[in-house]
Amino acid sequence: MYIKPTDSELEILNYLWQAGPSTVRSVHDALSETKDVGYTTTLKLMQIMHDKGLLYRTEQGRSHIYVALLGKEETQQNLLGKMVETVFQGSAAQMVMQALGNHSTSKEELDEIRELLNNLENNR
Amino acid sequence: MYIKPTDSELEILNYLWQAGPSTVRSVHDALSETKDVGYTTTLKLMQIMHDKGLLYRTEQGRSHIYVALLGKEETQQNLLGKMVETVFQGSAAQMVMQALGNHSTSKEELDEIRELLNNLENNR
DNA sequence: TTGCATCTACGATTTTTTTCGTAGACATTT
DNA sequence: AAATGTCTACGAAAAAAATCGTAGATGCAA
Repeated sequence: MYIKPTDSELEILNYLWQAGPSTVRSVHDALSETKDVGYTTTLKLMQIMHDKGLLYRTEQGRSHIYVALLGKEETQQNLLGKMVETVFQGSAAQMVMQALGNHSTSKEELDEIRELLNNLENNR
Repeated sequence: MYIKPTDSELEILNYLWQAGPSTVRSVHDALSETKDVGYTTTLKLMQIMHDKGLLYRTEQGRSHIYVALLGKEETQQNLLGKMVETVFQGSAAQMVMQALGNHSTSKEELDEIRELLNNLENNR
């Protein structure tokens, strides 16, 4: 059974995926740029995530270094899957259409997707 | 400013989008098939959604008929957009690739997507 | 007409998530 | 060494969501 990270947890995970092993301080500094939140709030959240098994941590002198235990792609996959199910009644194609139709996507990206389509159809 | 429906609210919205105007009873009966929840819970949720302006309702004898005030596509769009931002760092293409790569999609659906790609590229 | 079923309203509780204050440990600065 | 700053731990409160019980109104059936 997999655990769905909350929105706040996801913000932290995103930072850790991008920055690698980090202290609460760096995570907090990064989050504060876009969000008004106290240091101890971030700390507590990360402690809870550690308790839940979402983060691993190791002592580094007086502070801790945290690492995400959930993989980025794996988590994206889970969240995406859930969304396809609950919002698009299980049709990934429906979702893809909406996503492509309403977000600006570069020619390169479109080409990449086209290639993926070809591969999918060949390996059928 | 748009309001993000909670997971429970989304279940109700999904039913209403699919079934059209409905009583609490029908919504509840549908939800109970997959979920163990009391009637008054569903009732209360729908009352709250009504208060929030997510649902419109009209009296029908002794009961109420509820209608979703949020459009299905509009809501899908919102949720999708939020996910692209928070989970895929703004890259819709990234998301599409993951979605297509890991869910089984029929040839017809793939063709449909391919066609959409062509249209998008032509109208560039 | 009495009893049973089915509504809504509403308050209250429980659960989950988010937030933060305070205290104690330790390091650094003056 | 005293003051200051920066950690963690921890408790608790606030906020948001979800759940349900009870009461009162009304319809229907025996």
